[in-house]
Amino acid sequence: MKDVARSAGVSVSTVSNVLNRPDYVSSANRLKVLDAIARLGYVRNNAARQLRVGRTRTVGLVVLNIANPFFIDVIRGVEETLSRVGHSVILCNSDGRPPREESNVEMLGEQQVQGVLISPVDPGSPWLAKLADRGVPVVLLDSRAAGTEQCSVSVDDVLGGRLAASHLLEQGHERLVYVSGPPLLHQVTERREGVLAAMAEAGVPADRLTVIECTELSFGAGCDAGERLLGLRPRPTAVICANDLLALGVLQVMFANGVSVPGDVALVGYDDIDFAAGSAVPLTSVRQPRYELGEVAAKLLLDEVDGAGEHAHRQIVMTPELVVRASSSSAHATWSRSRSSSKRR
Amino acid sequence: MKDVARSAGVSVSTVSNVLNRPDYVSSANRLKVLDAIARLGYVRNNAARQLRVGRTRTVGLVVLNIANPFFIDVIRGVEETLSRVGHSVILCNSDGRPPREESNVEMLGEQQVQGVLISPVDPGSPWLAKLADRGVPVVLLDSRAAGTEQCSVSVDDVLGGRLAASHLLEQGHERLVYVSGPPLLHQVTERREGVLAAMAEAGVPADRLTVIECTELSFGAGCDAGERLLGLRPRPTAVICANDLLALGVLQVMFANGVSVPGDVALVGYDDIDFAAGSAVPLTSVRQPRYELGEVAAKLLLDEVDGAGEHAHRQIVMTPELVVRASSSSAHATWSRSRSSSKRR
DNA sequence: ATGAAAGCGCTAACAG
DNA sequence: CTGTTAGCGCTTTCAT
Repeated sequence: MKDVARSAGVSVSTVSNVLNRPDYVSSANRLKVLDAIARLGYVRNNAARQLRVGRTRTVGLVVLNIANPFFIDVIRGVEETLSRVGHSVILCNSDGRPPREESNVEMLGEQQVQGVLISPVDPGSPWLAKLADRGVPVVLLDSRAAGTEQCSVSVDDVLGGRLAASHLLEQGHERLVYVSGPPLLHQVTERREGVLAAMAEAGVPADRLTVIECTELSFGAGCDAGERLLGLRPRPTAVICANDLLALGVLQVMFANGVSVPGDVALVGYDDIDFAAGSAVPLTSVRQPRYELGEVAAKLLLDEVDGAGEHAHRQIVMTPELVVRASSSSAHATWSRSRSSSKRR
Repeated sequence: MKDVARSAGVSVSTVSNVLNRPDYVSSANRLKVLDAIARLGYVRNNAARQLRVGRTRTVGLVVLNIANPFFIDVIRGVEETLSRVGHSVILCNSDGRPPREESNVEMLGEQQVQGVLISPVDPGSPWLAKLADRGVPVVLLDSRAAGTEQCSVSVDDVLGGRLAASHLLEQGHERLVYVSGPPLLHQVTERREGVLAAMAEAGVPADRLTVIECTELSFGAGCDAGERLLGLRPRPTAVICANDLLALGVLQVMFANGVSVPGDVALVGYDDIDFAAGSAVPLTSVRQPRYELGEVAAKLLLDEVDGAGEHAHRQIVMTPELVVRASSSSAHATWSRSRSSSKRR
């Protein structure tokens, strides 16, 4: 900056003004400075700027699993909302592993981010509490704040599970299988609770539910679950998966083994990712407002950051929606190619 | 830091030493300091640290499209390699849009990153040149450096296209369709060149190739391409797609319209993402060493960063591999469920 | 409208 | 082994 100032024949503060408040500077000087910057290839040192100003225009976003298309849309929602107001996003992937999450959060803390959006493995982890104690706004994403002292945006997973199960029960199925993910994830367990609630409502005893647990929410894990499903006796007729990746894996294995979907087995996924509508048998799924989830969370964070003191914490719970396609219902078995509903950007 | 020092009854430099070179400090003092840090909830200000030290432990990674599973594995390769040596990664998504790429790169420059790994929209863009001029190491990812003055890691896309086309020609197909992506992307055009090369080798005239261009490499775009394919006369019998997402979209539309794959149309994708093996009809695809791509690029960058002066730029070109599955070959049409080959991490 | 100068919080000589 | 101290590059009063 000193070099630029010298080369332009002005003082450093004029250079600084050109960068930060161009209208304070005479246009003659502004031009000289801009020219010198271009000539010298000057790039502002953000560390120094931050140090001086005390805060950043950066927020951190920690997602549970970047390989899950669900989060890709959440990320989009966050990024577009924040970049519109000039904030940049540092994206981190905890990969569902608490130690990674901890180091992500720690790194973000040191970067002096304005705030953190996080889909936590465990919303009660000490590192999140510590961050909040330091006064860094934290908004929980796809997770409900325990108290009222924190913002959160989530989707009603119990309802989602109930929608899926009610649908299958209405089709006359009497035994259900729930292909679950890591029980650490409350999303996964709440969806199961929803399934049980629907069964209770329908007067179906809880022991009619078989749970198959997977160690991760991935396509590969779904394939493994599919294999295990094949071994069950009596053969289940209806399967709900904790997410679409699992469901697609299950579907693939059914397909490969000549088990007809929905003829022999009805299948319901969760998230309604793009592939769900496009798989061999279009997948019935519980749609979540993914983009909006990120968008709303980002706006909440902005409000907390800008609205100095004025901010009231809010816990927003969004509503999922069942999208019925061929995989669960003989009525849809003639493919109507209803992909239309999955449009998102 | 001053507070910590006071509270621990030592000087700030001792606190600094505890943080940076714990072995310089007597264990009595170390304990006192650590205790004070915990008590006060002190978090080191990274901006100040950076400013003082002059460099970061951070590198930037800019990918073309985070929604593409191909890049997810590349990201993993980069992150695991770098985090192993204590570097953190700032992940950016250019989304194939040059202006976004420019602002990503600019942001990384201001963050004083140690280096940048980028799968560029256009490897020759001015902002990349500017970065390199400033002395920031830049490694091209999935893109070949034009000269010898820069590191790059890419996969031979011409060869990949040739493998795909040769395979189909060997099956006796005489007309090919190439479902292309944005012509801006050299990967896409080079794969087409490979297809043409294979045709030339086989003595098939170039006008037997029909090109369908898509505006993006996505599942949705593949569906659109599928619709257009259905309208072609004569009906093509063999289709090569610029990537797997396109191919899965095409496959979905074929399926929905009762066109048998591979019976009526043979289909080949590109990337061999996990879904490829797992789709309704397992997809023949050209496998790229995705994880290794990221890994090798990260190592090249580390060498350039650490190996002060000693570093010799390298342009590494990796070799793709054709994975034949049911979608292209009647011989495989009885599903062998050969998912095994898609194992990665 | 412009310039001089005081730090932001930290690290790394250097001296003890 | 510990403390003192001089900046790192920038923004921002405060004078002019």
